Amino acid sequence: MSSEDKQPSEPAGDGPEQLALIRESVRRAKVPKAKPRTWRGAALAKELPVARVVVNKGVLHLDQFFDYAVPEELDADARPGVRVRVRFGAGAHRVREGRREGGGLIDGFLVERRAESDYSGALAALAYVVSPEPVLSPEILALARAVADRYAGSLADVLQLAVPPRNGRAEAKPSPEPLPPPPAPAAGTWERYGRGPAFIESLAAGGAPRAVWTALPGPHWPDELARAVAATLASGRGALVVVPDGRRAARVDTALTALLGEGHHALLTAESGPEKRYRQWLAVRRGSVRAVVGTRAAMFAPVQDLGLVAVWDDGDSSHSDDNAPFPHVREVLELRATHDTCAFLLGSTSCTVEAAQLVESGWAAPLVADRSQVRALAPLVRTVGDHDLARDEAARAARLPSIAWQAVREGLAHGPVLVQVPRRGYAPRLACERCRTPARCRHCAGPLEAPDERDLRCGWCGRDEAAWHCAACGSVRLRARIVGARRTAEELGRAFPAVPVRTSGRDHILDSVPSRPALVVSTPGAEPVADGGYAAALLLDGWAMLGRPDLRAGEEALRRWIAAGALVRPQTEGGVVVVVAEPTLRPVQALVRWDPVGHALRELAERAELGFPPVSRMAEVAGRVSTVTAFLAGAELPEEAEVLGPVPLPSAGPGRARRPGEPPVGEQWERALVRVPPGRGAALAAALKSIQATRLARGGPAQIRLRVDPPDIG
DNA sequence: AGCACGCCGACT
DNA sequence: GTCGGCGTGCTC
Repeated sequence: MSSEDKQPSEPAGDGPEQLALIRESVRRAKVPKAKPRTWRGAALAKELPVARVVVNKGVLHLDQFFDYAVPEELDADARPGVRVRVRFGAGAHRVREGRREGGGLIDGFLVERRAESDYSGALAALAYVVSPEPVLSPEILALARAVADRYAGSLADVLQLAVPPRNGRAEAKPSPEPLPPPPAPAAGTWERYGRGPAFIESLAAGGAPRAVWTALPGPHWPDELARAVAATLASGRGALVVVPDGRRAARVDTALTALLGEGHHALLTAESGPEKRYRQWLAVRRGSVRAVVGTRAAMFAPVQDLGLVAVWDDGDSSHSDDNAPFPHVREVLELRATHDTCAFLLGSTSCTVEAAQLVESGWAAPLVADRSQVRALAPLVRTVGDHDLARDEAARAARLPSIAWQAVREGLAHGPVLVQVPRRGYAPRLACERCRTPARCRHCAGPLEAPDERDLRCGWCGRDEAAWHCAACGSVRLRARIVGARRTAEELGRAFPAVPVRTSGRDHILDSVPSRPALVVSTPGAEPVADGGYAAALLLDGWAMLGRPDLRAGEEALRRWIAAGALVRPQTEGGVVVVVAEPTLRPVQALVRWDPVGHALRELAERAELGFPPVSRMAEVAGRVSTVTAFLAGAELPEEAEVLGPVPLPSAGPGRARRPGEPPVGEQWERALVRVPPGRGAALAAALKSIQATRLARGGPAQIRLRVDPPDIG
């Protein structure tokens, strides 16, 4: 070190240009605390002069910490958890005659102060501490590490999801004083569930119970979640609830405010905007607020002394993050519950296969009501095939079978009637109307799709099909396409001219409707809540929901039907649901019996037999045609790993918009699935991550998209 | 990704 | 002899 001490602290080769560049970048970062510099000649912190930093470089295969020297003037601010900027890149610290510093300034988090480094070379200095606010807690760092490993992603990628971007104004404001813990709440409507009161008592007593809760239909779930939160707060611990969207976050927020008043909880949703959101997040991080209700990104909320994590409706696709490495709320909260030994509550009116597995494996206990409660509170469900259309002319015009027509008419005498119509983009596999043979492209055998009412196009090669006829029976008719919510509303309006018709869908979501008679046409997930419950619900085009080329089609259809049915009055008050779908199908029968758990258990058994997720773990490897095979050839996969495919991936083409997760326009991609038996998921993730890292180091940009637990595996 | 280092052919 | 091609590999 002594020879290096003689070096000048600034390299001789620095011209005015270089200095201007440095000033520029400092000004842009708005924190002109310390000039970026090398550490040579500068005094170092006397205690723990080494800072361990996780560098936040976007496409970085380097998933490791880097040590930097802490200059004396940064000693006080350079605490674990703060944001820092460091020089990073080849030659960042090298100062040779006539050559200037290399490496640019990049963001990072300081994770640890140490007495010495185990790196053999000379350390570069921290350029500056962006802000003394310690944003990355040890718990969140450990969680991010676990999530990165679980999903074959890098720590930096996960941290980007976990720690929101800085906002100086929000940081400058002090957070309010924390309120003392509230008293333990009464069990309330948890009394309706066998082990409900015991669960709440356990939370209040500081316990860490884990449960999969199958919620009864009706409007009580936000209050029930609020009581679980309140009980956890009463024990002196914090709580976190993650819901799929802002509407439902608002419901839980309202319930919590009604139960505890303001000040105990923060609402973390995208709707509040960056500054407010960061202010709320900081209040949580600083321990001023002990409970959080939020959407997906809140799964990483740095709640202090976490006592409970809860997820509502885990089957909703918005619980899957759409940024690498695509973590899922349920899985992240499972990791948190395990790492922080806190309580876990997964609630839904329906039941995913994953939730059933948590119970089957003994990791969580079921939290259910008796069948008699379920029967009393669920609506009466009737099924009707889609062939027997009504004789009545008006009913035929509205495409309604007679039973459905009757149910709507009778329902309208007592209150609002919900009509659920699949979204138009929700494309099932098209099939021959007569023999049900799937409609395939005559050139490449890809599945045909109907981008609009008129045209037919291949989902693989993009060719238009002008004159389709069934290869098996010669029929020229395809099974009816989905009619969108708007046209359904028009047709129903003509069939029931005296009744107001309202629609709720993607761009125009109604939150609630009054209790007077009305037809409410909605796409799945956008159903308004009806004051006092709907008198009836009509679930149209069930075949389309069930016919999607997806492993989860059945589970997903049932989830959406149950979600709509849960808004209908109990059958003891005359509530009726009519589902237009083949009555012999398993999800339809599960709806009739209102038995989502039984359905999930049967699906789980079947997946175990077929070696499908979540019983086995799968990863998707997608990329250009030759790359996928090369990638897999280079990977040292676990012994038991099985490679399925590769098969061509649907791609965007002329006239077909690129959907998220699809290859760039004009590129033909393929994908392989890699499957491992239970217990080998971590080994698979590690193998994929390692080969991805070496390829990135050599081949530049990632030509391979990796995804553990792909959401759609056909 | 940058960027430097390194080990091979035609130029002042 | 040396300027410079871009093929590997490292970045605290």
